[in-house]
Amino acid sequence: MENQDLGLSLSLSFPEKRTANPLQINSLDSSTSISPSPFNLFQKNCWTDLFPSSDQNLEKCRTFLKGIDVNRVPTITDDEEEAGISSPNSTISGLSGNKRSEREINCCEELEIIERECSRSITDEEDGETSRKKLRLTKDQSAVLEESFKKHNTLNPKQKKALGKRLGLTPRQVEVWFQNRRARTKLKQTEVDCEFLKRCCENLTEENRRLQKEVQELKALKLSPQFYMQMIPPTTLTTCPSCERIASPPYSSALGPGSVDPRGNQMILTRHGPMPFNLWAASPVLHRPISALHPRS
DNA sequence: GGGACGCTGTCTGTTACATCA
DNA sequence: AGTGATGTAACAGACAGCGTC
Repeated sequence: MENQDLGLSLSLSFPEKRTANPLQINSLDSSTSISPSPFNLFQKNCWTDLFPSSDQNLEKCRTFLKGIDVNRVPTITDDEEEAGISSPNSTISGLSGNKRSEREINCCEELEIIERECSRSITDEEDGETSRKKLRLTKDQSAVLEESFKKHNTLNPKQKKALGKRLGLTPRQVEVWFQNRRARTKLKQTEVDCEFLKRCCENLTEENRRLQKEVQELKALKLSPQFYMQMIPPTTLTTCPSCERIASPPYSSALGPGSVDPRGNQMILTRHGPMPFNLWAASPVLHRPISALHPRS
């Protein structure tokens, strides 16, 4: 399987050298090699940067070369790519738009036709079937792309070209990879955001359910005559901030400890500075169990 | 100054293919 | 071996920003 892909990749790029050992290609003269070419990597330091271990190089070379150049147009140079193909819309709008000069359109059309013809003829030659082969980036290529994506999630044309050259890809392929990578990143982030919002929603629903229940309990208590009997008018209630005991209204202090209010309820006295206490104020009691609202017994 | 136009790069949705379970 | 699911390279169209006229 891998060998098949290897052969295919090489044959697509360099049909005339299909049977050649790919590892012999480093002997190719750079001046005659097609640029950008993965084989140029053998002549550049970046190749050793990518695959420093010589023992692993053999296999890595195979896997590296396996995935590259599937869609490459052998006759197109860097400059031509820069001029006409590296930008997605430079090709697309050039072909579909009606405002570019005829010369440019013809140029782009020619390039595209050449590309398709090459791809077609090679593919046909390869398997006699239809369908262009889809490029699969190698792990090493992906790693390098990921690395540069971490640094910059967009690239300028020069960076695309340089990275493409380094990896044996066209600037257009680098560009497409970055586009897709940005899309994947955004999708992931959207999923994370969705999950977060979902949890927020669940929490709020639960909180709402709890509050509704509390409201029901409060309503039930409000209707209870016994509760009314124990109630002290809120305006007369005070509580001690330190011990949180409910204090008596001013007049009750005069009655002394253990006094009974006019309704016959036991009064709790405090000498600390009283603070207003509103039983119906929502915030202090919201997160307490309903039993906390009951007067001490 | 500002509107029309063209170019370029990016985003977004889709398609087609490769791979895996 | 066939098949559906999944991942992803590549494509197509829309749009925004910018420069020029």
